[in-house]
Amino acid sequence: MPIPKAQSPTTDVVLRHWREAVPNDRLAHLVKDATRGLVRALTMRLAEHRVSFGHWAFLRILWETDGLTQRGLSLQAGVMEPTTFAAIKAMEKLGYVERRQKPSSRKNVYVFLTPAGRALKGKLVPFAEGVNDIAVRGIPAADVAVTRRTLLAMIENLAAEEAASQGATRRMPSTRHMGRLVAEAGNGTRRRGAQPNP
Amino acid sequence: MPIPKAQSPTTDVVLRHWREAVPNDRLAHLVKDATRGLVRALTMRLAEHRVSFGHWAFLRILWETDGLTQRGLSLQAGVMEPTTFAAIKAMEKLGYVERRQKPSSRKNVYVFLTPAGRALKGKLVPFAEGVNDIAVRGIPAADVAVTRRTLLAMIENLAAEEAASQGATRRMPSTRHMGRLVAEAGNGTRRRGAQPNP
DNA sequence: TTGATTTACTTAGGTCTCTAAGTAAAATCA
DNA sequence: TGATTTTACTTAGAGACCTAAGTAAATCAA
Repeated sequence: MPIPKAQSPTTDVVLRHWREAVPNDRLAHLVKDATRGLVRALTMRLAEHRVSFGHWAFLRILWETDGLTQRGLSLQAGVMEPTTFAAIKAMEKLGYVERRQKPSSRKNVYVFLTPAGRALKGKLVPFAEGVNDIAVRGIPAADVAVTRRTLLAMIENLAAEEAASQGATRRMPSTRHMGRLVAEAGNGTRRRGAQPNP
Repeated sequence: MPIPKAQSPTTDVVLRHWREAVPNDRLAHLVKDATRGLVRALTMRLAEHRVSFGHWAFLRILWETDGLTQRGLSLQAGVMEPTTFAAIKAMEKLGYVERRQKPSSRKNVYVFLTPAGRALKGKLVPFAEGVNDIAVRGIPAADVAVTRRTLLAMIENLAAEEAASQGATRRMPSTRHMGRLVAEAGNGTRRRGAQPNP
């Protein structure tokens, strides 16, 4: 077998070093790479039906419970409102959902599937299941179960820890935080700070 | 202490529905949420030392093997060159690395740690270990081992599958792909082709 | 040795997610 | 009731990652 070319580094090289010793502090990277693989596989399949990976999560919630508010969707999806907002707006343009307001409240925006959005279910769910099958192929079901349980426990542990240290010193850095630091450090002659200099 | 507010949904609500039935097709989301938790925890800690999560991966490689090219770094990190490029540029401005070219080749760019960059190791590695400890707290070591092995197998399965269907129908959609679709669908008066099913 | 190909770095721009900072509407309270 | 707080949606903008499309240097072929 001639082995085509070198085949994309992205999907290939990742493997290389995971096989070797995986020190204790690298669990995060392992989990992250698994995420990338799964997201990638699903993204490629979803794209065939004009659905982005970001939309997928919301579609699935809506198939289950139509007519939620954007806030409700955010909670269910476990993402922040701006994320939901952008996704729903795009999905509205694509004709998968409708945003409606009830006369009872002009504040809330309710999201409903269109027939097109609902029709996607039959096509997309099999893809997700297919990707899942590929991912766990050859892995004992028991191991998958353990993995599932372990990941859940990890999520809980981390959330608990973050909640416990609430309001304490550590917070999630602002999106501009690093940008500012880099800009400061970079602007010639690291003298003082922050010259936005014209 | 009046308990600030209701505490961020991001880190909290995620848990809610994972406890309930987790259908088979949701492994991807579970893995993704675990990634988020880990990345988040590490990001917060790294920020205290002017290091972003994106830089972390490269720093760790450089502590191990100084003087790699950007390409080499990309391979080791398992990311594409533009990602590396941006990160290294920022780290250069922050004074953690230096980019140098050897007279033997004016094409390759070699990346070297500065003393400041090297000094970070002592501070940052404990953070990573700390996050790891928090994440796996209370979980049997055997389970963590199984999880590690399972995730690795999943990564391999997915990479193998993608390699197998190389050049075939499915490819990763271009970054502009969805943007175009949304724009088309959106651009006034969904008269023509915008119909969901042609 | 010249032309074609490959390699390594860059630039452009897009997705997804986030924090921060509005802006209105709704709910609560004094 | 009117003033204050809370809620829900928006807008802005950044970071990490990606694909696509350069550009210049190095290597290979004829």
